[in-house]
Amino acid sequence: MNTLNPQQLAAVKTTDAPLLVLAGAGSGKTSVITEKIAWLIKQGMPARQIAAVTFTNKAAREMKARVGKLLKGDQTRGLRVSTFHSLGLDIIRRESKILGFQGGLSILDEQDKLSILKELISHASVTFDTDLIDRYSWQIGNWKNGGITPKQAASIQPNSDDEQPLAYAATLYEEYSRQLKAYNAVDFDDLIFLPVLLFSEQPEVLERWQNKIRYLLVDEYQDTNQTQYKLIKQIVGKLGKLTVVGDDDQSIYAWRGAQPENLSLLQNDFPRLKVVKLEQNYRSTRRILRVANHLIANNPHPFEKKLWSDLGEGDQLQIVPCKNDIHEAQQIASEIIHHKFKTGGQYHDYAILYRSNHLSRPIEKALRENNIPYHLSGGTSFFGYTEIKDLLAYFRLFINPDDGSAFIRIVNTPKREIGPATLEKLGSYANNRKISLFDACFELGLKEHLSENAVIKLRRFCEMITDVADRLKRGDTLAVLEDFLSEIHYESWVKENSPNDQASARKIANISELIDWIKRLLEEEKGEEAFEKCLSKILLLDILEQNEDETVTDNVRLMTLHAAKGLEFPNVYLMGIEENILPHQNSIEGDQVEEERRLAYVGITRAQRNLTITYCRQRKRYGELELCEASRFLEELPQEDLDWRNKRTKDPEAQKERSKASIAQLKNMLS
DNA sequence: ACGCCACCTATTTTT
DNA sequence: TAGGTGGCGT
Repeated sequence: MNTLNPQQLAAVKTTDAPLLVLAGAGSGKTSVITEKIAWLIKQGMPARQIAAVTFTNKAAREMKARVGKLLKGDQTRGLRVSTFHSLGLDIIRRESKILGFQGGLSILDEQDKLSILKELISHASVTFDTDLIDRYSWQIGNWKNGGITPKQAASIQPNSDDEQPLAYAATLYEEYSRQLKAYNAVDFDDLIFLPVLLFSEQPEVLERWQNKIRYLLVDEYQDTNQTQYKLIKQIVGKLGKLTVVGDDDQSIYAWRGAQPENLSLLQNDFPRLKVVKLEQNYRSTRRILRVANHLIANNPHPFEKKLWSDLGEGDQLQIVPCKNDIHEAQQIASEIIHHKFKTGGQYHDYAILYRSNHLSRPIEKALRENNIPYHLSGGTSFFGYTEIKDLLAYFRLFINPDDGSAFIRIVNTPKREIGPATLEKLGSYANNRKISLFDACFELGLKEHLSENAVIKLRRFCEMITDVADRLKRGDTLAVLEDFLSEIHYESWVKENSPNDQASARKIANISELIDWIKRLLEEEKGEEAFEKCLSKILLLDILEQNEDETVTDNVRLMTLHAAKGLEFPNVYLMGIEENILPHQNSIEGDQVEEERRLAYVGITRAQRNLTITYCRQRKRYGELELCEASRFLEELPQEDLDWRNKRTKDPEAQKERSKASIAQLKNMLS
């Protein structure tokens, strides 16, 4: 604790009142949370009564590890450090009887949600409209995040004509909820929503949990949505044993339902609230901070704060206007080569950040051409791969045979000659009798609707599932899973269905990676529910990513501004800082420029020593060359801290170039 | 049941 | 422009 500054220390030691820690970028907020947990335990509070919640598994892991370093192993026993979603899942599991869930429950991802909705819509009387399905899905998620039940949603009157589909959305919400119940399944939003509902309907259950969790710490508080905040308030109750850490200037997830105004709401809900500001930044040069402060000062602030640093003045920011996106990419690549050569640094000291994923294409090309190793964060996730989704569907079915989503996904994968016609009949039979697809396969009445042959095939499939599930319960999970894989000849099926050897090799590698993960996870979990627990960790993506230790491999890091939040790099390149990209066109039109400014702020404050901002005069967009102009945010920076390269107003050559481009653009438009 | 072609669309995505 | 998806034809 002697490494803490006075404000950090105050944040740690304030335990007699609810506390809001306004933690600027790079001000050591994780240290405050971890030190505070250690402090509480040293003050005599049992670790099992303390809970810390984060948004990402990565943050939770890091926090756990850091608390572990501050305390002896047995002192942290029972300490809860988890994401909001796994805390929610934990509550649901422990209260599953009251909530009406059978044994193992399934967690559905966004795609499962969509396919259930699609199925429901196709049976509805309204005409199927693919454009609307995303809106319905979004609406339902919105309702859940706003704490609104299907019943309440139905009573909401659409207030204007263009909200006409709302009425059907409420019906769909109701049907969807019933379907989830029948599947013994929850979606991601339910993981927060169901505990909140339960707590508000059953005070005695809430009281039990309030006794379990006597002190709550919340990380990245500005990113909480309405339900998450409600859950916090419920758990904390009147005692107000709460510390939240957040930064309104780094709120960049409002579009996903985050309510940065939850920061201000705290003062109303907890009148005894104390506020501590962490304003010393340990990351960046004074220059970088000054620029960041200057920019963000253009946003309204409910709480004033001013970041400072004593890490030295630092160099000016480089502003590099480029002719087009290709040049921009080449420029950055050669800058990195030169800078690295000059300073003798490592590739992993460099990060290239951009507003949207597609901007990475030209830069990837340039890096490859210059033999610069890079790592791209984001993109298709491991769990997006069909082979992984298929296997996970099997695993879900082992634990929860009622999971209709999983059932439909793999009943005919690999092929078992169970076609859509069979499934359609099975589906309506199950639906009419209000039983699961799985159970329906064993009903005698099914034979009246399906051929004997079809029934035999279905039953054979179900028996296989039951058999594996039984063996899993008896132990040696890994061996059972491996046997199962060879029993269904999954590998040869993958090979047959891959366009080439390369693709099938990738798929098989993915599968063994998944099995490897399960192997590792099983080492931590023992007992009857080990497999179930480890599966839900996988479904909540709570696994170490293979490139978690990026620093080991020496790569330039490429990622979106969103993905960069929480990270820091010695040298940062912000590319595509243009009107309509940052701020994004839709945000300009939707009057959301403030959040875009925060995004720019997040980008700037990632840099420790050097920051280079690039933009283009021309960029290929939707296959056509378009004229671009520098982002308005560049004008909002203190100009004396910027070093412009070939600023175009002073460069006749560039001006000529520019007018040529305008003419080209005009021609384009005319043709 | 699979493969191909044509068409459509293009912001960010912690679980 | 390019990549993903859905529909249709074999």
